[in-house]
Amino acid sequence: MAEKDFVKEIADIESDFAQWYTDVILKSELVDYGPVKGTMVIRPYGYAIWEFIQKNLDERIKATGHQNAYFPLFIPESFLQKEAEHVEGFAPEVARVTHVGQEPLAEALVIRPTSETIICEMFSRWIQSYRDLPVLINQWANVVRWEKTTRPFLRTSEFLWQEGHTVHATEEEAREETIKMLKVYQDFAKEELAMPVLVGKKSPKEKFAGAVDTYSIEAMMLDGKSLQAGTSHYLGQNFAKPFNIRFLDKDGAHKYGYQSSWGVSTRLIGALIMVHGDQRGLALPPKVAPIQAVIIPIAAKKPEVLETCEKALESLKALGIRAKLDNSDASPGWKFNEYEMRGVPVRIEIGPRDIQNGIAMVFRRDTLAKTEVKLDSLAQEIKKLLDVIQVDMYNKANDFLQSHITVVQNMREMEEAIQNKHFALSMWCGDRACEDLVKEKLQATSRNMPFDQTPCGDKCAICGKEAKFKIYWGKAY
RNA sequence: CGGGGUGUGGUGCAGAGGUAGCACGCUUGGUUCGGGACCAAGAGGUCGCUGGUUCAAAUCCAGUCACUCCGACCA
Repeated sequence: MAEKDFVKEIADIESDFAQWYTDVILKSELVDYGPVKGTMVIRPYGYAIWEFIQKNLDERIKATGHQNAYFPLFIPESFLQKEAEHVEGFAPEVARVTHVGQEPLAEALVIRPTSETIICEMFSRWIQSYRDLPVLINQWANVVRWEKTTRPFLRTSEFLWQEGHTVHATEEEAREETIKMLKVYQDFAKEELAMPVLVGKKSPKEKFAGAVDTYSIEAMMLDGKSLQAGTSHYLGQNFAKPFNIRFLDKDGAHKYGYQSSWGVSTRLIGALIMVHGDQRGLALPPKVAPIQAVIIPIAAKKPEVLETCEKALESLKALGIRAKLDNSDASPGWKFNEYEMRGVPVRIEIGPRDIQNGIAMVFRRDTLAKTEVKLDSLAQEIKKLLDVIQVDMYNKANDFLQSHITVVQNMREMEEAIQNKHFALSMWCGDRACEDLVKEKLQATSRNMPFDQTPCGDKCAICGKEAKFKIYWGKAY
């Protein structure tokens, strides 16, 4: 089946797509299911992908002036209760520790669903003067949210993430930080994950509990559903006031700090699968692939074959390519399928015939194309090819995204767009009632409002009233 | 929390009162190797749990637990 047909097919049958997704992650040895509902064991291959994501993103976060730190897993319940909207938003899904052994605790502890509260508590102790600002902190940690329905990587009870928390002296500076980190996520998604995203501001209904404004990057999955892949929040003084984060400014007055927070999670691995995968399984962009090139020997028992393969492996490694030689005694056909399923970007086949001709067969996971490459220049060619694949994968995903956005002027058009697995882009009056109606009629939600607000119509597509915003709509994970 | 569904070797399933089976995987030996190889010989299960009916229960009945899908909630 050609890939385009496959995409069409999986887009038509959602439940099959879910099954496909589960198959990919299990057969690609990304996870085992955990013993607690909604938890997962990330297997070494899956974790290696996370490590590349972590490493690349951590460099970008540090390059923007942030430092890593670590805060406790357990948060006294009273901390969580200090910000009204925050506690209301998270209360239903926090796990609470109430006993140690048989002894009840004086105060219940919650397992962090996010760390704003405990970090703000610490910030209030650290900050006294404008000279202490800005505080730019990042944490790599696990968090727990007891979700009712879960799906590996996309929504698990426990997940790994990065959460940034900053304090600034002015609103302007904090807002600038919020947008800056959103841009970091956008660039990271594009350059490392080959994943195009819609960037913009969330509606008040969809914003983070406790934030003034929430911004997001939204990626489109192959089944036409949206995935919120990262968020950046401007918190204003919503936390600074209850947690008493105050500083003495130049003018001698006590002032509350302005804050931002932002995060991305292991959900990105799920996004990778659903953005780049096909019917053969996972397809990884070279920059986050644990194995970038795998060498499969044909008739491996022949000494000249193994020798040539080993030489090729060394030359690849010498150029910094993450390469593997698989000379296990499984059949070549089995290995082809196995590494395609795991998303290895490039496969190199070397057999007796090739050695005679001085070439190797090179297979691209993204296009499924097979070409001959001279053995002499193999490593250099593979290095170039990996760069090409990285760019091509982004372009392919971007074409898919762009061709699945439809501008709509009314509910009928929106319904058609959503049913066709498209994102709908429309004008909107800004009323919550219109969002609720879309949810009720189409099971879709507002995604975000792009920064470019050039009108694409004049009336709200839902109610027909005067439009205030341009906004994306879609079904979401 | 509402509505379905499923629990039997490692995995996927069949068995619908009478000796627990099949496929894949796993182990050993051999032949293979250019798209999930083949032959031969093996290992592996008190049928989710508890109680009941029966000469006899994986099978029928009652309860219970777990998992799962579809809704509401969420990164």
